[in-house]
Amino acid sequence: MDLDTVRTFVTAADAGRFQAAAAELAVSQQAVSKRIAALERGLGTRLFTRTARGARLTIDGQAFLPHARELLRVAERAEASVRPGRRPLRVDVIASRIAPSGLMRAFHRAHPEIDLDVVMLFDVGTAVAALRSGTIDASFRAVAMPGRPLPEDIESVRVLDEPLQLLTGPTHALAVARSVTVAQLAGHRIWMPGIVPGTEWAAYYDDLGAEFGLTIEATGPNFGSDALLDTVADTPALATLMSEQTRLVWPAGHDLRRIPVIGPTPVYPHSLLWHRDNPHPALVTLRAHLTAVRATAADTGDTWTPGWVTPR
Amino acid sequence: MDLDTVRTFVTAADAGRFQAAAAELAVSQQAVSKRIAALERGLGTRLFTRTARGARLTIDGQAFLPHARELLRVAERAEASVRPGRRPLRVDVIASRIAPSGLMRAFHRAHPEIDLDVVMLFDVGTAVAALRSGTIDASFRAVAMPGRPLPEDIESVRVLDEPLQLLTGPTHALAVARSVTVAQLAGHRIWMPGIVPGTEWAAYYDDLGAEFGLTIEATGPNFGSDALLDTVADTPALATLMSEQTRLVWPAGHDLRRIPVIGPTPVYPHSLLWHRDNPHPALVTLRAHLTAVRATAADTGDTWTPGWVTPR
DNA sequence: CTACGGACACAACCATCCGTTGTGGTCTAC
DNA sequence: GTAGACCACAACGGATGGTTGTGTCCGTAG
Repeated sequence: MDLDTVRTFVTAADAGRFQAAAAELAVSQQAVSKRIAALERGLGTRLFTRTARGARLTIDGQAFLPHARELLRVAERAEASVRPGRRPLRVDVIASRIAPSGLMRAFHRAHPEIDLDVVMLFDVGTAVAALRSGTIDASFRAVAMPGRPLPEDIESVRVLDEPLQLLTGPTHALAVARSVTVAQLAGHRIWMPGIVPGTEWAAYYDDLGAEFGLTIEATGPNFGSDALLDTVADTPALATLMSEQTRLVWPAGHDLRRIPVIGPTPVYPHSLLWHRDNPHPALVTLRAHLTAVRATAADTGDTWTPGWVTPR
Repeated sequence: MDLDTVRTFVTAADAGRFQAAAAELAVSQQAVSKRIAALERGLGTRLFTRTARGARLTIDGQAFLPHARELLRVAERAEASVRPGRRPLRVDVIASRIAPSGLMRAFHRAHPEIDLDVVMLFDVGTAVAALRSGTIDASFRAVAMPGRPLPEDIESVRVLDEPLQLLTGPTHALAVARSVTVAQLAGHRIWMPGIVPGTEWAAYYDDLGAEFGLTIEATGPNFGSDALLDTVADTPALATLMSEQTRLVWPAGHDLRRIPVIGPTPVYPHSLLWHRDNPHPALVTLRAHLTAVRATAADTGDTWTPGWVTPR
């Protein structure tokens, strides 16, 4: 199926006559006839009844028409998503299963009229470069990497502190605890697959491990959260850290435990980054939305972040 | 933009390598390379960064990918809408701005998992023929035309009585009434454009006019509800009948009046029609839904329908 | 009844597009 | 350094799609 053909179908359906559709599309009447015939051949159905006064939709044609319109709308949005100038607001999130992704979903619910695109970049350095080149409009990141301050033309505001919880299988030594302190985690293996070395995310866990003497393994390939949960559930000596807001597809029968970490609670500090001169109108709306959400969030008290993190 | 090209893009993005995508699509690696290059040329953006270990998405490519997937989903639904066997439930409604259309919207809200297509056929005769041929699965119609009983293989159930109101401009003689009786309408011109002679809809208004001595003009072309409202608002001697449930785009400054009609209230009797042997699984759900809605609707009391209408 | 005009389909021709095979360049791993 | 993996470029052939010219059907005017 070709989109030009679909467009021809919609035009012909609206005009009611192939000739008029041909004029509108600036092609010959015979071309319209051939396109419609090809579409009908491809679908295996007759879409128009041809009469001497024009062409009327068959019942199949009527059923197909709204889908055809939708197809053209989606195609238009797809093209717009990469069109320079007036394209949708493009936001970088660190991963799909942690808080910024949820913030963007909430923003979309609050402002469904704003077109959004979400991408996932490698690290804060890549994000800053993309912000400066105008390839993205905003980025949720922990700023900044140790020893690497943000450039002057990049602005940022802390938008969310995401508390981490311990996730264990039922046979883990800490599985029965109502809560654990960070100090209690020392000596226990904590497995964080999917954390790519060299990113600010890895720097966070490096700092967390160093400060409290934890054994955090960021190695190994990431086979997805299913594989992670399977392994954690089956391995008594293994646990992982996870946002308390993460909504997982909870596997049945694994009996996993989520245990709050206290004294202090490690929180992952998400900031919104944007370029000082970015003119995208929706960026203002996004910043206002996040500020409003931030104001309503209660302070969680005794928390920990790395020393290189910009204070709130 | 061509859907095969989009499909190639999605396959290549998922595979991460053009060769693997080519194998999956059963074409040569060079064909994939050319298709992607053509897509990039058409969009004016680079979608992949080519490396010796494969091809990774650029930021533009990441932004485009979900739109591309959506495009393929919509295309699949579009094809399914005319595929014989296992196609969406196809329902005929009499017009988009009266009650059955609202019933279908409510059904869609209650069962979003059921794929629906809505068409509008000429009259109950056409609908019955389409039901018997399997082209549609259900039809909202007033059954039956006078003297023309439904065939034995078509079943029906009364699902909704739609009360009619009088719609007038501010200078109409009845504009200030809180309600009017049908008898009071005698002698006033009532204009119903868009009612096609020969349909069961026209038969309803013929009967209504004959029984109460009304002057109902079903003539003239239908230029849409905007034109109807404009004319009614500006013409003191003209009124029209309209469902009380109709949600109009209410023109500003026209000061139109909706006046209930009583003693008795004319109601338009909508029934659901379907073929006795139709095996579509969603048809059962639709009938159950309508029966449930029907049970919760209060009886409106003193109403009128033509004598040829199947009793409730 | 006939002639005309409007509207769509079919046929032939031609340009362009698309896919294939063959080849080259580049990066990585050993 | 060399082999392997991967993608791009070039050349060729078939298919696709557009145009012009023509045919057929139908409704209408005279």
